[in-house]
Amino acid sequence: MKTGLSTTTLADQVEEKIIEYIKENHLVPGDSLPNEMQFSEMLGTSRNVVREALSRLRMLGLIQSRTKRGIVVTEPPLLNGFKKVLDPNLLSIKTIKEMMGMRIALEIGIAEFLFANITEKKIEELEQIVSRQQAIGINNLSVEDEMIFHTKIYEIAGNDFILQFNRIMHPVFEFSKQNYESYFQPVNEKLNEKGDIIQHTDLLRFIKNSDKEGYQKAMQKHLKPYWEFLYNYD
Amino acid sequence: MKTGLSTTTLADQVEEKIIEYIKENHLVPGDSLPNEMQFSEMLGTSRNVVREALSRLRMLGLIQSRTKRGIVVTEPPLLNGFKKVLDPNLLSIKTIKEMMGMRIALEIGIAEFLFANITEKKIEELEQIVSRQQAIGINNLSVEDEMIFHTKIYEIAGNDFILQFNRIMHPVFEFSKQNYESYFQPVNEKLNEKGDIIQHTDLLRFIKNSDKEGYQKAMQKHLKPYWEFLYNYD
DNA sequence: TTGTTACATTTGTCCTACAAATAGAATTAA
DNA sequence: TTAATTCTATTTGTAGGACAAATGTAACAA
Repeated sequence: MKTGLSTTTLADQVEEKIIEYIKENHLVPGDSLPNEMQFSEMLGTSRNVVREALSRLRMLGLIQSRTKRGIVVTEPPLLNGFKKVLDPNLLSIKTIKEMMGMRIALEIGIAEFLFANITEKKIEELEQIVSRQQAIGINNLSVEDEMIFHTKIYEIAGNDFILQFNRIMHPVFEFSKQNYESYFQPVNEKLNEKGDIIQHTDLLRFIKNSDKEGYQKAMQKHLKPYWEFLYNYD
Repeated sequence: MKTGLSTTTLADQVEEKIIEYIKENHLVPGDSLPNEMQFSEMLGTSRNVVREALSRLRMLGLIQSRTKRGIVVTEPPLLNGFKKVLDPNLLSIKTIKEMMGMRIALEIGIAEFLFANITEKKIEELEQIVSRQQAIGINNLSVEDEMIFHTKIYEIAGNDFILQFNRIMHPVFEFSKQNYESYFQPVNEKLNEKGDIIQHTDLLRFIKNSDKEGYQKAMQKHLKPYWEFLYNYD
């Protein structure tokens, strides 16, 4: 099969075929695949092409290869590819806004799980985080401090996937705050003047009072700058 | 550089190096990269290895290659990799539960945007969808019908990323409902007995009444079976 | 039975060669 | 001079062969 160049390359097709092979044969993590030469013969392409396709699947975590043992299917870490691709420099404004929307939706929606899982012990841990941050003062809060609180919330909610997802998205928000500082600055100041700023200590109060709706409203306000950016920038 | 086998292969390293190259040189979509031979010489590896690495990035959508023109950076579709990896057969129960949690959080959190963007026209469109489904009867609702309503909600919320994300996750829920039918069946029956089932028509009522909190509570109930599975299965 | 050695298989890497596409230069036509 | 055409050099896509390194397996020894 010595075809020329085209929009879809042989590697693309072989990648697709291998994924099909896994699905059709109902292979699950631990099962082994044909080796490179066998695929090469099965699909009528060079070993090179097969290797390119396998290399992609290996990167995604769908398979692992080991000498002599061959290729085995593995349970993939779902966000491998997402992480590699999420370079703020490469994202359009539209995409950045959508990520902020995702963040807002998740922070509010996760409250369902937060309030279902909350315990005295967790409240204490949150209190420690908050009091440390109160001591620092709101204006001196580093991006890490901001992150620590919210990460703790996700942790309590008990969903590793969402936690991981947020970790990956986080650099985008950091980048945005810096890159669009001239926008965020006045927005924050205006909110400050109106005394409309919700801090972590406020959020914690709602948690202690078991007031889920209150918490969700407060979180909405806490993330107001993002919301403003999303709807009003440009 | 003719080294032996190792946990991290040359292709892994070269992939990393190329990503570094893009970041360090602040390349943005449209900018072009060195060609395969140049990378090969820069990094001291064979063209084969470079091609494997490039093939991965091409799959993610980070770059595009064209004869003679070489390689250019592109804005990647963020969920390319995620989509390829999300085969329900390969997922552990833990992961499936986490996806359900993600779904619940998003459906509730997205209400913020739904109620911010809702218009008369959109309400009408929702009404058409719902009345068609009422005619069919709740017990004859296909999975597509279920999907159509929720997709419309996401569409109104106006976040393409979340919309796409849900499209990708959807097969997991389909798979689960079938695969764990023996669990979902009695749960649904119990909810039915208690008359505690929330249908799309109920959700729409809250939208018409501009009752966001009511909608969120109702959505929580609407997704109750997933919630039950998440917390009580196994 | 257990430990060691040798062998065969499979992945990882390198190299060379050529086909196909095409950007850009050279050439020709208007 | 400008526009259309042809040529050429470059670059990606694909093939196939070679060898190194790792390692499961079988043969062998204690």
